[in-house]
Amino acid sequence: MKVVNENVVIDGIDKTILNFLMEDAKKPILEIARIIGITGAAVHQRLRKLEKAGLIEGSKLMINPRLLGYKTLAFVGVYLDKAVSNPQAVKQLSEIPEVIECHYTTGNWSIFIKILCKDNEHLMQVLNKNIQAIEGISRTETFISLNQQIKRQIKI
Amino acid sequence: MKVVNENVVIDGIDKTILNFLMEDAKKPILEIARIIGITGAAVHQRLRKLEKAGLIEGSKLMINPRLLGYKTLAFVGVYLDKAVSNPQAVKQLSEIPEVIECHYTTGNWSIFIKILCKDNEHLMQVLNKNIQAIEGISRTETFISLNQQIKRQIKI
DNA sequence: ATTGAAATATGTTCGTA
DNA sequence: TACGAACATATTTCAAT
Repeated sequence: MKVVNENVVIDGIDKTILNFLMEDAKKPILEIARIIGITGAAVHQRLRKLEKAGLIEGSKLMINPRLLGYKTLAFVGVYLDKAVSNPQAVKQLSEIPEVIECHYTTGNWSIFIKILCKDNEHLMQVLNKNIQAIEGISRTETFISLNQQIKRQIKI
Repeated sequence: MKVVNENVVIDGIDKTILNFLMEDAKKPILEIARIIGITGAAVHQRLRKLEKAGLIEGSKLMINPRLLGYKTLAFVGVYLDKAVSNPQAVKQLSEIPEVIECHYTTGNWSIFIKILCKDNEHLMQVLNKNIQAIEGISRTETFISLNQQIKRQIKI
């Protein structure tokens, strides 16, 4: 069965390969090949095709930042002045290493960001010294993640 | 220079290794070793230490879900009835594949989730059929990510 | 698209310092 | 911790189907 859409066409075998690797990027392709019942060369060729199609963006080692002292995860809704250049504000946000996500959003906020800090004090400093200092950011609304219960990629 | 905290102690070499692999989990350790100026065996040994310490959670292949038709990313603030068992609600949320993050949060919402859907119609169905159906979820507030500008892990 | 086999590259172990 | 050499696995290429 094939899944068709605007950009990339993948079949069930591609899906299986991707789902395995999205779970563990280091899973040997020979192992995946054995499970599927094709050769490693075939899996390899499919991966090249998917990479060429732009579907694969790379692989990341995932660490537990908590063990390095990053214990406060927070979300911040940002109000931008009408006059301000949004890309300029985003550019300045991107220079704050604690900012790990930034979205333009619908709703009351112009921008919505995710911040990872060592503790609440560190969060407060980032908010007051780094974020509030950005031209055009008038007001922010912050809420803290007390506990992340789900963290995963979409199952394709 | 060593970075010390409650749980794990890493030095600058560990940091360099991790930062490389957080960017690209498949970067050969021999290449990293050459850059740092130690042998591959030493890098390997450090990685084993970091893994044993629980700092390394694994590696993930990153894909671009947009190319598979997942084009609507949304955030949903969830109000839970006081009486409801929060873990039970989270459990039911975890059974919705479109829910890719779920946090207990401070502020007005009890739970805050991130959802990835194919389009706005799909989002509406997930909200109305799957999420609103969960016992104890009285009300939700949704906002859509029009454009994600920053997406990264913390630089350690 | 897939195969099998060869060639190359990478990861892993271990005795030693 | 780190090294270097030996060893084990994995990836990549390729001619053939």
